[in-house]
Amino acid sequence: MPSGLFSKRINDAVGLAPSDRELLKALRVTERLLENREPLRRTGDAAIQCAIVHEGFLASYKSTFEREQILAFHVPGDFLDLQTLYLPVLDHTIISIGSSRVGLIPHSDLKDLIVASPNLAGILWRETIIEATALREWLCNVGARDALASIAHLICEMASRLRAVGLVAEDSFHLPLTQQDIANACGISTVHVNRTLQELRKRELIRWTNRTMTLLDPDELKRVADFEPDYLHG
Amino acid sequence: MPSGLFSKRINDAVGLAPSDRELLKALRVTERLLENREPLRRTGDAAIQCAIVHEGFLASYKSTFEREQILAFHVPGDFLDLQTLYLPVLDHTIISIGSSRVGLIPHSDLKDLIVASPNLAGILWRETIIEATALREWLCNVGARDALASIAHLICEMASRLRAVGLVAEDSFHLPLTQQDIANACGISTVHVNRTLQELRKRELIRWTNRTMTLLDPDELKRVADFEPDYLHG
DNA sequence: CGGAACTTTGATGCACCTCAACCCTCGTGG
DNA sequence: CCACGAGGGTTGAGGTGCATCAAAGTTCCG
Repeated sequence: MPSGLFSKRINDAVGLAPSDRELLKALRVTERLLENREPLRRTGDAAIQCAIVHEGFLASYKSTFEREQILAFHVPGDFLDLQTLYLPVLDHTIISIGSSRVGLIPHSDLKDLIVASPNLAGILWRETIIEATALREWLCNVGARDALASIAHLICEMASRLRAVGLVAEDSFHLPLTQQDIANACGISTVHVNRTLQELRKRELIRWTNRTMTLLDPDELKRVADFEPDYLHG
Repeated sequence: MPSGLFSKRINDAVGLAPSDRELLKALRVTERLLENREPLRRTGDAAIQCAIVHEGFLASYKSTFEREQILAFHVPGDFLDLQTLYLPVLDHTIISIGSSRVGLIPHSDLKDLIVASPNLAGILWRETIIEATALREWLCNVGARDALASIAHLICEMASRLRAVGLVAEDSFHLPLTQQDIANACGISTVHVNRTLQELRKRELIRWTNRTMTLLDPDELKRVADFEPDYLHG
């Protein structure tokens, strides 16, 4: 139950045997509430547990010489920190964007799970692979697209991923990011993010008020973004 | 034997049980020679095998609207395409940089291996996780560093990875990339790559002639690059 | 020896950055 | 119910890192 969204997403994507579903349900999950900008993990931490996002948004980032680069946004149903099963020391920081609720699962339980069900092990492995796939697409975003396409792409990605867990209604969804977050994600300045968002609004592609994002013209937005959702895998 | 460099690298990093070493040695590996710029995989291919780099360099890239983004360079000892065990359809293209030699291993054999040795399964899983770690660092490179730091960082990374497989002697190593490759990796233009390399040479940080890269002042190069090699894990 | 691929150079322009100010919103406390 | 402070959004002016275009030089290889 506590990992419900994760189970649902996996079941939709690749199916889930009843026995595996039971194993997932039986996991001992500790709830944790996070406030806005509260860190869940910090660079250098040695993690002993993984997390599932139950509600809200989180972001991973690395700090370089003088800029912070956001590597990924995490939404409900996402499994976090799976990499720490094999590389316990974190290479990035994870904070909450707005308040959020996560479920914590001890590494030891997950390792038992992996032994008990090779099939589930494969599913978790697959999750880490999909994460890498998203990183590759993000890399294109930052390296090969201009600001307009990059921000449009980010919006398309969030819409797709949130839709997969039922958090999009009528092309509208809650998106609590600040313009600073978008800047750190896309590798541009906040000022330029602001002006680019104005351009997206002027073209009547999006509306974004009260932290609610509405796609006014999804097809044209995808065209501007050069968005090919295959990489999300479900 | 055919997967020797891979075994060596893994053994150096996390150790390898004799039985697992035997399992690796027993894999049926088909050799394949690739010419300069010859593709090993193309976007959209459904892979039925994975590859180990025996000799030479390869690059993965994605094509976007009007630019190509290089996602990773692959060096001897690297395991390629592990992701296709779970996501057979490739989201990127892999080509040879200069001529190279790879060993091909059928998915079926690897899946048997995963069942036979959970320990080896973990090692392969760990490989895919390290790949993701490198992608995160690359993302910082493209998003948060300027051209000088970005190229310097790429050079440091290649030096570290090649050193791990014994291909660096006296801070010199073979690096068959073109300036266009560096441009596509770092998300900048070839002209600017050229001028930035001149700057690195003028500062007496590197020499790069006949495709041989020499680090003249490794410490200062790392400083310029903001290079922290932890993410390479071995 | 010829041509293709790659490197280098110069000139010009733009996308985006930085700095700085002002605005709005919203939560808090008196 | 208002004061106020902080965080976030918006705007303008000026600057720069890098792109683009074009052409010449160089290296490599058949």
